[in-house]
Amino acid sequence: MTAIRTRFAPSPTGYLHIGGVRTALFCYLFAKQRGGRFILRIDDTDQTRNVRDALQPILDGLKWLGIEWDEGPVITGAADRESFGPHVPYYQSLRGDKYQEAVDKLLASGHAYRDYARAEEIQAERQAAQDAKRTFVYSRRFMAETEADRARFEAEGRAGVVRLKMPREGKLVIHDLVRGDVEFDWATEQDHVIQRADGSFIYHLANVVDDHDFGISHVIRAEEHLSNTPRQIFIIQSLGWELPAYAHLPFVAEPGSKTKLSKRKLDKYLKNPDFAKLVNHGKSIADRVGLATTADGFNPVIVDFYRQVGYIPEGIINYLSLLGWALDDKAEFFRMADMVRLFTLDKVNKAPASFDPAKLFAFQEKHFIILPTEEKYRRAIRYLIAAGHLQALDGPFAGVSDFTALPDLFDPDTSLALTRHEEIPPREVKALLTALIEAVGERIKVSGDILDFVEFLDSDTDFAIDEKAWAKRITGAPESAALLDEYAGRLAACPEENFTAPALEAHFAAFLEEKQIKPAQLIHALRVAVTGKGVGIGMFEALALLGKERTLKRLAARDRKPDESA
RNA sequence: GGCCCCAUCGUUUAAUGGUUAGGACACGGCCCUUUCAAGGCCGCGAUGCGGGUUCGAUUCCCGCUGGGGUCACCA
Repeated sequence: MTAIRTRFAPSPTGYLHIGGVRTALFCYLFAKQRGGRFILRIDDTDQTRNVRDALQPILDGLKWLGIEWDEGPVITGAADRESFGPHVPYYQSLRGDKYQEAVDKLLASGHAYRDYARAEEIQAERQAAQDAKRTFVYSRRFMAETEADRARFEAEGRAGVVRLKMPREGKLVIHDLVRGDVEFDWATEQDHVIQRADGSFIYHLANVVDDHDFGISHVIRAEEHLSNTPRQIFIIQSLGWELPAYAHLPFVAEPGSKTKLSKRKLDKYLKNPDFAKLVNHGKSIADRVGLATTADGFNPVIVDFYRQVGYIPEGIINYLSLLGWALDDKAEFFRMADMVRLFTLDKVNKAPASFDPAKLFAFQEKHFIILPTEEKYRRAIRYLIAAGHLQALDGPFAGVSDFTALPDLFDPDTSLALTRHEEIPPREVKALLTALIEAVGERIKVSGDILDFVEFLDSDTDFAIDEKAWAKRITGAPESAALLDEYAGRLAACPEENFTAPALEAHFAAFLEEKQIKPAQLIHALRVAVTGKGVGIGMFEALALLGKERTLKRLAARDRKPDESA
């Protein structure tokens, strides 16, 4: 039994696609479960791109999601294509000699030939076949079988490429671990180019050579590669190598469709209400932290989107694991360790699975809600600093406020200061934020949602007011406002140590009893007066969080509020 | 168009030659409740069509329809 080795082979496109992550995840899970290795290889045969800028987001994204590779690029070494592992280098652009060796062998054994057809000549044949509704098969009219042929074609000013000399009869059966046996006629396969006129190599050749050199045991990739597999198998067999096992996964499709999910169709997806909701929620957070949302990366098809808005890897990974795979009729909540233990290829589905933004969000929520308070705290800091409510006083991010320069996970011991409430000393900030996060509880579903509750971090004489709520609950409700004044007096007489949620609730109930009124007659006004908002955390949690002094200040500051009625 | 793949609630999925076809998300309702969340309960809702095989088919076979992938000197 050979060692299990799987690989994910992204090309440096500048972003990590959510569908790519699903594929990488399945490769990773399969390898890890069987004590194998997961390899990352960079398909950068197209050298026109800036590798560092185009690759870094992909490496960072995978690492962030916890899909770590055992061999492959050094994460900090993308600029100079540095990699680690027994088969370095793991960049295709650095492996040209291996590919040349393979092409030479193929040529020598007659499995490939030099071809001097011009592009338009091939195109004409292709068109003719299409018109006749036949499979296009190249006539090999410009195939150079001898040195004399070569010389003659070259004298005509033709440039030569190397093509595969594919079989023209017989069948090929691919034993796919997901789809079972898939049969192809060799006669319908073309003589694909494997080396260009300029000497560079085509993907299929490089791919096959690398898989062989790296000892890949299982090629697990998306279904769109199934049609390409015969030509790859032809190369492998011609070279006398052993075939890997194949598993073609269903691809990730558009919301509500079976078409492959694409980064470029954002406008179309925005017509899907769930998708739009996800984007708008993200945008509202991005706007408050000063993050540009016009950039290419701000798109739920791209992993960076989630990281910026404050999703956590656990939720994304869990959701993605269910796209094309299910354990049974019940279990759905998995962490990475569970998946490694439970994943099997035979439970992978064959049909494409469409991306469901609402369900992704539901999984994010499930995983986020159970994070310990301190973990939420560490994640909230970045958003609060970038939105201008907080600043770091020490550590590497002291004074930094640019969102993109801040880490998503802060050192919990960083000393912080409120920027809109100078009276609260830095030593009390962590306690306040921790209490806030606890009071807020399940109302924050992504880290960036903390920005919905910053009213508790504002100055007590100058905090944000929702004017509509104010008009409805205070200006437009004079009876409530009068009760509020009276209740403010009671609170002033209430001892400091009674500013806990349960004690305040009892205190409030006693007041209601005395006045013979219902909670609604006072509590809404109280909420708006103290928090500036009509909705929010539990009323008594809010008062306890502010404490007596701040609560009274806020109640007293009521006079400054706009009194125009709606 | 050739070749290949696919087909269960809106979405994601489970299941078996015999089940009231199960779960999750979404949606609707109710409960809880000071608002907003969260939570609990209930509901809505699917085997694409036509033929076979079979006592019986969602399941097996064939055809149809529909959807998708792929046919580059992209990866």
